[in-house]
Order: sequence, then C-alpha cells, then structure tokens
Amino acid sequence: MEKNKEFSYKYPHPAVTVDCVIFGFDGKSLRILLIERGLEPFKGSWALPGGFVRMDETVEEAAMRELFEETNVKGVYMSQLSVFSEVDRDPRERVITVAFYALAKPSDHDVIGGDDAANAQWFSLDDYPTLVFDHEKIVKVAFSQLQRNFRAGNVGLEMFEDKFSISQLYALHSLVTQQDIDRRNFYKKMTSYEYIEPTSEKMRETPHKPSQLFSLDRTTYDLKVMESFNLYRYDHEEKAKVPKSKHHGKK
Amino acid sequence: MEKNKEFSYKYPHPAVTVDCVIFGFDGKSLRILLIERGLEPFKGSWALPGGFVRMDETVEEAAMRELFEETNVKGVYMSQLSVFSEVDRDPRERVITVAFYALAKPSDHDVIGGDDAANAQWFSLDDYPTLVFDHEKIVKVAFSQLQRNFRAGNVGLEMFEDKFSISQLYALHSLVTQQDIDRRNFYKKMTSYEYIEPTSEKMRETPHKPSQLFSLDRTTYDLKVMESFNLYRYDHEEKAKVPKSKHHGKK
DNA sequence: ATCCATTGTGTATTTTTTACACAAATAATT
DNA sequence: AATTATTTGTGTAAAAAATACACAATGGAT
Repeated sequence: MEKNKEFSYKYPHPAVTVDCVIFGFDGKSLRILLIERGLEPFKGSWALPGGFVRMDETVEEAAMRELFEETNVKGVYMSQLSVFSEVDRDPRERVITVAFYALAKPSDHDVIGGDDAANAQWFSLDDYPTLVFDHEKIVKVAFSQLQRNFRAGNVGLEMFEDKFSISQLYALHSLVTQQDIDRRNFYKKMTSYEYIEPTSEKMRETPHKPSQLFSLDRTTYDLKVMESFNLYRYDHEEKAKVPKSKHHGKK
Repeated sequence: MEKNKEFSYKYPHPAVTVDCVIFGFDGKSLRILLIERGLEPFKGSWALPGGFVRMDETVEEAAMRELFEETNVKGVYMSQLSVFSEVDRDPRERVITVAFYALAKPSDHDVIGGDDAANAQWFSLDDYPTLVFDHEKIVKVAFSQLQRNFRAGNVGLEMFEDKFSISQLYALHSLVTQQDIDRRNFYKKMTSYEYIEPTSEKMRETPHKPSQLFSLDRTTYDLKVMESFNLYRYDHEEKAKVPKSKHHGKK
C-alpha cells in the first residue's frame, strides 16, 4: 500500500470523504441503511455508505454517487448534516468527512451491495451492528437533527413518492419526535395543509376502516416547506437542484 | 511556487479550508467582518477570514484559530454553516471549504489585521466590498441561515457578553428577520423567559426613559436554547465544547 | 347481526399570538 | 418650574392556534 505515490503537494492535505445516513421508514419502524465493508480497513465490518470525494465532483455529487454505487439507492432528498474532522477518526491517514442524511422508503429501493461494499442492508434503528470509525456518532447526530426538524414542523413528506395515508405520517412523526401528540389533531393539521391533497383512492385490504389516501403537491410543498428545512434534492443523473436563497440587500 | 513538493499521496487530495462569516451588531446596524488579503491570489482584495486546516486540528479549531490570527477576534459562538465544494471555486487547486458563522458585538473585540491578512475591518452588511472566490455566496447562505434561526425563535442572546436592554434585542431581531413585529409583545415575550433576568441596573444618559438592563443566565440558556439551534462555543484557548446530543435507543 | 379496530368529524377548552391604549421616566425646551 | 418629545413598560381584549376528548363511520372478522 506504500508504493508509488503520485500526487504531491507542498503542504499536507487531508483526504475528504462523504458519508450518508439514510433513514428508512416502512410504515412500522425506523431503519438505517448500512453497508458491509469489502475493503480494508475494517473489511467485513458494517459502516455508513460513503467514500472519497473525487477531484471533479462536489461533495453532494460524491454523496449521491457513493450511495448509488454501494447500495443502489438513488433519488432521495439529502441534506448536509455536518463535517466530522477529529484528527484520528481514521487509522489510515487524516480524513475529514462530510456527512449527509436523508429519509427514504425502503420499498421504493432495491438495495444491492456493490463496488466497495460487500453487502448493503436495512437495519432496525434500535438494533444495528457496531459501526466503524466514528459512524455511531454520526448516526446519533443525524438522528438528533432529524428529530429537531420534525419537532420544528417538518413531517418528512418528501420521502413519499406516491400516495400515503395520514396514519402513516402519524406513525413516522411519533417515531421520530418521540412525542405523544393526539392522532386526531394531527390528522386535522395535516389535512389543513394545501399541499396535502386527498385522492380518490383508499387504502385496501385493511382489517378495519380503510384510510383515505393523499398525495403531495410538490409545487406548493417545495415552495413553502423545503426551503425552510434546507432540504435539497439529489437526483441521480441531473445536477443538484438548490432552492434559490433569499437575497439580502447588498452594495 | 512550483518548487519542492513534499507531501505525496497515492490518490489526489483536495485542500481543505475554513471560512468564517462573522456578523456584527452594534445596536444600530448589521456588519460583517472582512479581511484584506495579504497574499496571492487576490492579494489586496477583500475576503472572509479563514485559511487552511492543519493536520493536527479539527475544522472547528482551524476556524477559531484563523479568525483569531487574521482579525484578533476570539470567543464567539460559531456554528458550522455548510461545506462549499464547487470544483473550480479556487484558481490554485481543488479547495473544499467548511464555512462557519457567528454573531458578535463589534465593541467587544479589538479588530486587528494580522498573519495572512493585511487588514481586517467591519463593513456594513448593506455595503461591503466585492469578495473573492465564492465568498459572496457563502455570506448569502450564512445570512439566510441566521435569518432562519431568528425566525424560528433564536434571538442571538449568546452574543451579549454583558448586560443588554430588550430594545437592543428588538432592534437586532428586526434587522435579521426583516419582520415588523410589535415591540411591546416582543418585550413581554423576552421578559417571560426565565433565562433573561432583570438586573438592578438601568441604561444611562439616554435622552428619554432609561431602559431596564437584563442579563443572561447561561446555565438555563445553554440547556434550553443552544442545543436546539446547534450553537457551539469556541473559546480561544480551551477545546470546543459540544452540547451533549440526545441519544436514541441503540442495541 | 354483532364485534373489533381504526378512521374521520365535531366541539369545547386552554394557550399563544397579535393588536393596541396608555401610563411612566428621563432629557431637552420653554 | 412647567411643558414637550421620545422611548420604555404595563394592561387588557380579541383572534388564532394548540390541545383534549366524545363519538359516529367503515371496513373485515366472528
């Protein structure tokens, strides 16, 4: 590993990586997407999907590329979480990582371990393997950021590609915020938002009263909500779309 | 500049810098702390204080070190803002920067340009010089983050080292949020917080009714407010203090 | 037909936010 | 010494939002 070193700099440079904390919600519980490392160091151990940033891509592009390469997951709404830069967080060399996080629906994705990942898999957030590096800490910070967002009013709507019931939203909200708010008041609040529109469909084959299905009006939602939570959409192919920032008078 | 290159890596590494957006509030208007570059590239142009991250420090440590070296400002509460990583944002080489922001009281600091900075100075946020690299963009993102925090209820109390009046808070709040809320309701809301305590002092030599001065109970404030806005204190000497993150059940 | 589980509506109470009248305090002015 | 100008601080009422909870409605299961 210590052979032909090719890239030289006058001053020392850290390596820069990205790591992705992808939370999954399947209707019942919260999950987290992990990969089994296929390379040293820590080959065989579980870790967050991620990897080195290339010289010709932004960290956002790196995050979605690595996520796709290692897990086959694409098209989720990712946000920058934080930079983790403890000096000795990686045994190989100085590595600074930019962490991202997102909320996704496991059933929307066909998870396949690939590239540097020997395997990729959803784990319950209450019981997942020990993670390498400082990834446990990153997960904790990510969850507390997610919780903060939810408590401030976000309800993770961007994760629903298709129709959803208010009960599903309620279950997700309860799991994330760990608050016990009234189901009926939550229902009324959600249905009062103009960007949550009822469809003509109902949930089927339930052993009780079927729930009304709703869909998200992206136009209204993107405008009113996403910007306030700093959510960005990273689609696989296209370039990252960034909501226009409100300007402040200058010059 | 292209002479003895000493640090070699098998794969290319980007350089990593930090940049600090320090907003100042002097009671009347919002300011921003800038430095005049003393070195190429863009020698003589204005820029955000910042510089390269060393191999033996975290990005937080780098941010406070560079801020101190270049402007003599220390002991402000900084938050990570975002990573800016456009491939061509620096003409020299690939440079990824981690931006921080803070709110400070200009009169608390003796601003002195030093180190790589030929000069350091507060500018009005409505009229500051053209900045190099993508620093204008960073400032815009920082201000919109500050605004978001203020609209969500933060009032920037951490910037007041000593006593303050509610009118000062109101002026700051109005400037940042650009919302026109009722002064008297704001007053009552502020005084209702247990961490804003009246002192026995009043403001002196005012040409009208002198205002009651208040002080901040850091213990209560840190507990209840700072964590929810992800604010971290970086004192000059001591190591960064990070509020304990709320845990989520695991394993 | 009755039961069970959950969805959806209605309504009353409490809390928070917003609006605005006005008294109090001080320096400057007359 | 009284008056004015200006800003601070208190009171109070109306509007809006959040909370609490009763109960009818709708399906499958028994």
